[in-house]
Amino acid sequence: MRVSREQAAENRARIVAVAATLFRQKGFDGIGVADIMQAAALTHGGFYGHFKSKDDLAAQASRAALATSVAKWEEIAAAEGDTSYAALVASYLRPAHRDHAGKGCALTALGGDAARQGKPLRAAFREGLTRLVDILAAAVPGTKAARRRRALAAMSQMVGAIVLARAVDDAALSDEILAAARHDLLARDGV
Amino acid sequence: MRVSREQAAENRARIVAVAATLFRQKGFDGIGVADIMQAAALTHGGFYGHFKSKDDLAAQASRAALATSVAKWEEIAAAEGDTSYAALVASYLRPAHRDHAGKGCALTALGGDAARQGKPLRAAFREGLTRLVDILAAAVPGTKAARRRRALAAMSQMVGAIVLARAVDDAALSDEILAAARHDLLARDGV
DNA sequence: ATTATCTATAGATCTATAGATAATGC
DNA sequence: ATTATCTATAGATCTATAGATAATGC
Repeated sequence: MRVSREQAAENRARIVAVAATLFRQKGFDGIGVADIMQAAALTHGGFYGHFKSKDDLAAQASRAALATSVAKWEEIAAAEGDTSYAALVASYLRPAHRDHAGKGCALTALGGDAARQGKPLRAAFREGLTRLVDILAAAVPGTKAARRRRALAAMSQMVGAIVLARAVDDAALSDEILAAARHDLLARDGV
Repeated sequence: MRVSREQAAENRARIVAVAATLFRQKGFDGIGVADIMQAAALTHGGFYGHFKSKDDLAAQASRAALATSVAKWEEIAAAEGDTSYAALVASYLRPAHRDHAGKGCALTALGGDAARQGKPLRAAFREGLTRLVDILAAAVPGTKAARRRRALAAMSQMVGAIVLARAVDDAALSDEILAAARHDLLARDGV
């Protein structure tokens, strides 16, 4: 049964949103097109009317997930003013972020997978990272070059902490990793 | 054709070594049992005489990869003495490490994937991380608690930097991430 | 006799496509 | 008439197993 042009656009957006969550939960190779379409309440065959391939969807879903993170960071930065840096760090290194990969930052959930993917997907990661780093750079003190460097280093630290906190099979160690990274990031001179 | 008990043990070790490289390059879901066995110059069917399942091999290959990293760090720490911390950071954040995931640290190459795997594999990650952090903690100054915290934070930063440097499709940005993390880790007070 | 490896295949799953269907929008 | 979606399936790939083969080691 055919649907309206408007409904079709809505269906397409739903596929991207559902895929963005499922890819972050299970990895690009951990979920198939049929399961994504089922989660979006559509049939498998309809997929190829919306996307050129699974890789195409993976790139678009990554872009969508990262855009959500950027929007969230912009909101935090706008609301917090002088304490933006501390607020961003605390928000990122929260145990709830570690425990809900499907709704969290794609840099941590799919960063390792992205290294093995094609150029369009990695371009989406580059753009998302660049925008997040720009927000972080605006929230730390120092010269322009120092802020940029500090933002890249802090972003690396946050991503690594969540990756490791998710990888280990020990709740106490996992919490300790997050606490250590939080302490380290917030105890620095001049922030 | 049957081989000697000694040769069989050698074959088994070769499967683990080959798998440790291929998993780090392609992810746990990115390479199959048949391809691993072919790379080890054995037939597909022989696999199940050595391992209970693909997951079983994945856990053992992860353990083997991390043990190699621990041995390398012990070597660096023993050779460098007072400058161990700087030597470990410089070694880890080298562009060559980013460019050769198959022979590099499993925490970065498979950390994201590990979060989606079973308990035995994540136990291997916990043990590998714990041993690397112990080596790093011995190389930084401060009280016991401060050293432990600093080691966990530094490890997170190094892992995140390599993950991000591999995920982006821009060589200049990738180099910049590594340089920023190196600078940040080496410019800290008291190290 | 035991057993490490090999050949062959079952059964499941995955991406992608072909052709049918039915409602929209000119 | 166009087109968004559905049904059905081709063709490839994946994990795991069954049974045969042939060399080791008691």
